Amino acid sequence: MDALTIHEAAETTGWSPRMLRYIERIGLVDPRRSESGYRLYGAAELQRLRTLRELLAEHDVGLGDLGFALRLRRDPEVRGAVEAWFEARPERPADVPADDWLSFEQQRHQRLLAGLAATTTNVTEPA
Amino acid sequence: MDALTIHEAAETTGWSPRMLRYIERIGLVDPRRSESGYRLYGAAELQRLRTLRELLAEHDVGLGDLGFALRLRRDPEVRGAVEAWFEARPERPADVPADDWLSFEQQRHQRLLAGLAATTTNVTEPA
DNA sequence: CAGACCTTGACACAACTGTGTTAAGGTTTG
DNA sequence: CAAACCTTAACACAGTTGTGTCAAGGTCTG
Repeated sequence: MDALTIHEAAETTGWSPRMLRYIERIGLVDPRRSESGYRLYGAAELQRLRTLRELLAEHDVGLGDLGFALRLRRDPEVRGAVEAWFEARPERPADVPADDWLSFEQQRHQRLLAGLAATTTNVTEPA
Repeated sequence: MDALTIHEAAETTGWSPRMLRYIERIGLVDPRRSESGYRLYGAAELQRLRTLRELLAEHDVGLGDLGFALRLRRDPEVRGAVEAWFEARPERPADVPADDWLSFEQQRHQRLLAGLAATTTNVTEPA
C-alpha cells in the first residue's frame, strides 16, 4: 500500500475525515480509489491538503471560494462570462454627446418606464 | 442630474434598493455619490447591474462568488496564492525510486507520527 | 416647510456552508 | 471471524449569505 487511508490522511493533514470527503465533493482534492472503493491519499494529495489549510488560514478564503475558483478554471463558459462581466468598460458610442444623456426630466421619466432599453448607450464619468 | 437615484436604479435593473447597497458593499458595482452622499447610478452602472443579473441566473454563481472573483483580480497576493495552489503539480524528485515510497509498514507508522514531514516527496499514480 | 426621497444601522429570517455524529452495511486483517 | 477499518446517507446545528423591513436622521423640491 503506497498511500494513506482517509483516517491516516486526516491525522497527517489536520483535516477531519468528514472534511476530507467534503473537500473531495467540492472537487479540490480527490484521491484515487482502491478496488473496493477506499480513498487512497498519496503524497501529492497530502501536500495539497496541507497547503490548502495554509491558504484558507492565511488569506481568509473559504472552501466555497476555492470551489468557485476551480470552476472558473475548469468551465470556460463560466470563466468567459465572469471575465466578460468584469472587463465590461464603458464604451463611448460617440454618436451622442455625453452631456446629452438624460438631459430632459420628462425624457428621463419616460425612459424609466421603458426600462431604459438602450443598454448600449453611455455616459461620461463626471468625477 | 445625469444619473438615477437608488430607487430609480432599482426599478430599471430589477434589484431592490437593499440589494443595490449590498452589491456595493461586496464591491461589484459602486456608484459615485452626490455631494450630499446620495448614490448616483449612471448608464455604466445600470448596465453592469443588469448583466450581473443574467450572469448569476444563467451560470448559477452567487454574489459571494463574484465577490471572490473580484478579490482574485484585485489582490495579487491572494491571486498568486490561489494560482500557486492550483498549479501545484506533483514534482518527481527522482532521487528516490517511486516504488520505494512507504514500502515498509513500520516506516509508514513512523512517518505518520512524524507528520510526514517530507512534503516534497512523491509517488507514482498507479491508475 | 412638508412629503418624499436619501443615508446608515440594526433586527429578522430562510437558505446555504461547514462540520460533527450516527446508522447501515462492505472490507481487511490479526 | 471479530475488531477495526472503510463506504454512503442522513440528521443536526452554528455561522454566513441573501434579502426584507424598520428606525433615526439628513436632503430635495413643489
